[in-house]
Amino acid sequence: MPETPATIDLLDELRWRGLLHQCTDEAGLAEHLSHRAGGGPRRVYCGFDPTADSLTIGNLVPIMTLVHVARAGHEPVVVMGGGTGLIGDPSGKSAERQLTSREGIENNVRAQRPIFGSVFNGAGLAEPPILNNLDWLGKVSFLDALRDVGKHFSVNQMIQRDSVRDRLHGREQGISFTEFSYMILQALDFAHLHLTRKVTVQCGGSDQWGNIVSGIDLIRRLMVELPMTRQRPAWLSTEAGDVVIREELERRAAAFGFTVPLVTKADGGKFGKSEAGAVWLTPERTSPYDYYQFWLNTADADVGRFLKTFTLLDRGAVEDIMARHQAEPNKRLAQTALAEQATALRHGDAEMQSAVQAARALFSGELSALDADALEAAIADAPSVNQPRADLAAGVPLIDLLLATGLASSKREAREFLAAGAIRVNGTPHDGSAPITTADLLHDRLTVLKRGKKKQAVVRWVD
RNA sequence: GGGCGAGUACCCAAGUGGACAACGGGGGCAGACUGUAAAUCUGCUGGCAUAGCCUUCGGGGGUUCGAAUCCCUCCUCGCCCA
Repeated sequence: MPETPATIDLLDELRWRGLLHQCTDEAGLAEHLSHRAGGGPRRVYCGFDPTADSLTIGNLVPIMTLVHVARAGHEPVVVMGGGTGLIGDPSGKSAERQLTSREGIENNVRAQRPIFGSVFNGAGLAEPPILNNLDWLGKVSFLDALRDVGKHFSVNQMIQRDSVRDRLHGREQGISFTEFSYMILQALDFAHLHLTRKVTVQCGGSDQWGNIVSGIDLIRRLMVELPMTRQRPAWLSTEAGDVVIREELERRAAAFGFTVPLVTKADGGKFGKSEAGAVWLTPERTSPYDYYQFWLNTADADVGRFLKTFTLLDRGAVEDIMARHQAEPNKRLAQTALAEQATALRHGDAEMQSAVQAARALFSGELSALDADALEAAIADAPSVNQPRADLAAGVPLIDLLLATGLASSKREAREFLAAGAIRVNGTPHDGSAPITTADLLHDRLTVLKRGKKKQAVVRWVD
């Protein structure tokens, strides 16, 4: 029986997928999200920092969480930090950072924006609402912020937050008032969304705990404490009346938060790094082919967890894949499933298929056996460069091609690879002593270079 | 505003006038073994026309035969005082 929104328990689902780290008032949140109570859909938001013009697979964790929110019949809301990004979140940072320019933040917001919709589409869902907190934070004056918001924050509490405390203790660090104030802005975000859009739940990375709690505190102070002390109508000032009012206010001020864990690797290495650096969610920075390869290279010790976290396969499917994988780990069925699912989710089925084809052809080593069309299809996704065909007459040094394809970043490095026996031409080891000539062409127009086991590139000889 | 200290390659970090393209660690890449895994061992890790040359130690300027090292100035960060 396919799971319908009404049958998915969001918290259970997130917990099983390794997407739940901590939450505030677990029982209350479970009740709040329960469809049985007739509560209807709840709005859950997560913010994203525009610190770069793309997001990485680390950011995919909260995005997946929002996907599950939608699948469980609730309403995800994406908030881009066009305002908060101007200030800089100290959470998880060990030192003060340089401010990013306004234009830079604006550019990054613009560049990140399409990512959310495409992951949701990949999951078969509609694009969620995407807001920019500059739209409301940008309108708050400094005086208003200090009077109406700042008054609800205790510096004594603020300096207890991990993000601030760590910076106050370190002798070589310190924190500016700018970054110190960050949590106020994020709290204001939550309060604003709560009041104007009925957003009642915030999620974020585990380093966001303090910011999330600040938001919940602020909502409570604005919606319960403030009315109780200042706006209570005199005519209702009986003890019984107070209780009724307080209960009603608290019901309206219900706000929850939870965090998603930091994804780790069993070997202790940083998750989300490949030989080219971070793995990004935009094809300009990380091609679908590289994206597929990243997941395919997942270690056995991690692949089960990643299947749960980064694909939408259900429990039965994951258990089945893992059982078969453990029976024959050398077939790497789990890695293949993970790579296909994750790539299709982010880049679509077509891109995933070509990444699969490319990998199959490029790693089999039997390139010359393929006919021209099959080869073209296979390498469509691999990085390629064009080279003038005329050069072949005189022969082209292999070193130059390694440089041109980016397989080596310098001639020195290219020589190093050649000396180590790391380079293959059309699947055959090559020491670089002889230049590349027309004899090294596949189907009279292509040469496939391979560096080490994993890195490949195609040279197209053009007139 | 005043005083003190720091800024070295992807990260941490040594180096305080020549022996420095710069110790060490981490990370990364490659080789061997494997399964495009993990672990382990080995090599490499600024560039080039490679027994040589060029560019690098926050930016700029200066002293010197010679500077990452000394001086001036600017920028950034930290600590302390006001």
